[in-house]
Amino acid sequence: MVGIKDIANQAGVSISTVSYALNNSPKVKEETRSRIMKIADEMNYIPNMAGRTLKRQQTNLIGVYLTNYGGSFYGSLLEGVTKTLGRHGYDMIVCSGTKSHLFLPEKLIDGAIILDATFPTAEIEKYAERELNIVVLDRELESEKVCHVLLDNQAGTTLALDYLLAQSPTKTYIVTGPDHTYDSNIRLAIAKQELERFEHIEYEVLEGNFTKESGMRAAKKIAEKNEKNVAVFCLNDEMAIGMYDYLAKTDLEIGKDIRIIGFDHSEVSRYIQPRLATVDYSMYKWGAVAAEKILALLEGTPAKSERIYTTLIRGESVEGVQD
Amino acid sequence: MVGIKDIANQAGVSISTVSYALNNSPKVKEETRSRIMKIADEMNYIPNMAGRTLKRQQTNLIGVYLTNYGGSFYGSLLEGVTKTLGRHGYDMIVCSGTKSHLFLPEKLIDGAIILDATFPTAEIEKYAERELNIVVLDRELESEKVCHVLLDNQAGTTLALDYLLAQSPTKTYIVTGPDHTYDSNIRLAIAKQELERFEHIEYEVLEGNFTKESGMRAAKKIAEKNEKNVAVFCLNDEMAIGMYDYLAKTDLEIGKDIRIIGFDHSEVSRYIQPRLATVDYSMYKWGAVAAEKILALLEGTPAKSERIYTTLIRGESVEGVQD
DNA sequence: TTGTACGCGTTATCAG
DNA sequence: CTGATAACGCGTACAA
Repeated sequence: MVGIKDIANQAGVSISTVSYALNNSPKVKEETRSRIMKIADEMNYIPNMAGRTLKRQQTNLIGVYLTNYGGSFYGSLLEGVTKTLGRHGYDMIVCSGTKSHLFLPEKLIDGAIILDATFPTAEIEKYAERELNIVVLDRELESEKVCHVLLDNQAGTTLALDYLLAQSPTKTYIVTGPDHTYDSNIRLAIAKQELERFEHIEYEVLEGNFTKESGMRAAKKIAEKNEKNVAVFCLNDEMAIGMYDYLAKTDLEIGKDIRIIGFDHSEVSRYIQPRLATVDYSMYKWGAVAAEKILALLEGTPAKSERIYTTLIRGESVEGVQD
Repeated sequence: MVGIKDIANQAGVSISTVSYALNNSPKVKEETRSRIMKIADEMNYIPNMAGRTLKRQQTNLIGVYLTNYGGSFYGSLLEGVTKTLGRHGYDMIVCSGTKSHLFLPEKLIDGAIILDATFPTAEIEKYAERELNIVVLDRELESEKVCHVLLDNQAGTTLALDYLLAQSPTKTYIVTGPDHTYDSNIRLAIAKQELERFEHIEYEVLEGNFTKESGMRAAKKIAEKNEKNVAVFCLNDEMAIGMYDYLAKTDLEIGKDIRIIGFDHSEVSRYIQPRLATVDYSMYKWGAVAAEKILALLEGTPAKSERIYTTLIRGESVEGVQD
């Protein structure tokens, strides 16, 4: 490892002069600077992160925590984060592994963006108490110290449900996510509230866990009842796709016997036949806004929590195939 | 920040005793240890990464570098990496941002797994010279110091092409990826070699860049020629799907007028109609093997390069819809 | 068994 | 303009 000390030796100056030169301090003659720079370059010098961090007490790194229900990874969300952070001199790392939760209190990262239901809320609150910078995307916390960037589940759920009910189904099902996830719980709560507004609507809640398999299981249950003109609100697309998989083996027709709507506007929802109705929102924007918030926190600006709006995507899975 | 020093004060011992206690050294009485542990816990002590790293000269962090052609992010590859690393006390971070390339020489990470065509080969070679641990997944290097875990493009390409040619197309097209990517170049080279083995086969290479848009452009070019029974080998699924998008607006029938095969067995390829023929391989395994190699390098074991095998996925996009 | 003291690589203060 | 020197937080050889 070639360090600042080696350069100093080579150049015949002291280490502090080298440091000044490297950090473009005006306290060093232009001539010595360029000479030192040249030597540093020749020696392939690259500053050591640990040393620098120890002194500066910040890393310019932001950590992102994700869970990965079933495989669709949040590509454009991450793009939104990186691009935004990049404009402000920060880099992004996606953290994963047993000890990764410690990166924040260990000061490996200057802030965290959390979209990971397996990250315990108690832990987040503990870190928030320590004045660590956190933006959460998947839960609501009491603490004023963490910033929230949440999906507008309220609008999305209402839109989806109203669209579904407009087809006058004889019965409506809701397939939920894991019961500890915020998005699932909030969507379920709003959907129930909406459904109970009309007394004459019969509905049933089926437990799922946001995976394709749980969607298949739900479809099986529904199919076995042998009802006609049923409506299903899957609280994410993944489960809706699982339903498709199961129903392909039956003679129930999607969009007619059974109407399905999802949530997320996943890639597959656009190509599956019949086209899946769903709820859309911009992953990119979600990431970008989260990044803006973390940057605000880092500057000490109090960051206002924000919502990412959602829109309805109509589809043949609800209205049937029109020719 | 509460540090080892604060604990020493609180417990009325010296910092080294605290350090010993924390690191389970046998050099400290069990009684003092537990007392110190308790105090550390009460004070919410968490060791500072920079300090520790500076001393230990390793972070137990492995960095993964990815590019993201078009949005499909490598979820299960990352899962393969994390799971494998986790069993050996390492954590994974996915690195992204302008300065992230420096993490390796800066010693923020103990090793790097690279699947990112935008990461310059020259840079990788420079780092390899410095004895930094690197596993590459997307190129072939001279250096004996870096380990390769590559797809078996040879088998995949041959399989795909033979399947396509078995339909006796009148003309065959190959749609390439960006010309600086290894996977594209090697697939193209092998395909060409295979095609030229039979003199009577007419074929043409169309330039693409692994994105959906480039697939659409290629489809347009092909459609305009108005040929019948054409075969197209898209060097990845993404472009094949772009072709579907374009062809949906024409009256050409996929699997009959135009036969298409892709590469990657993406999620969408399984759901699109008609089902896309493609080449499969295990992303999870790819990640897991890459992780094993990096671990081997870290232990000083010379890691043998390895290939990830590929298999053919037949589909209606080549054979047509059978009822 | 515990304490002292040094070093890891940087940055930054303070004299010269 | 430059050099010595003290942090930063932790680990550990050596001394007590």
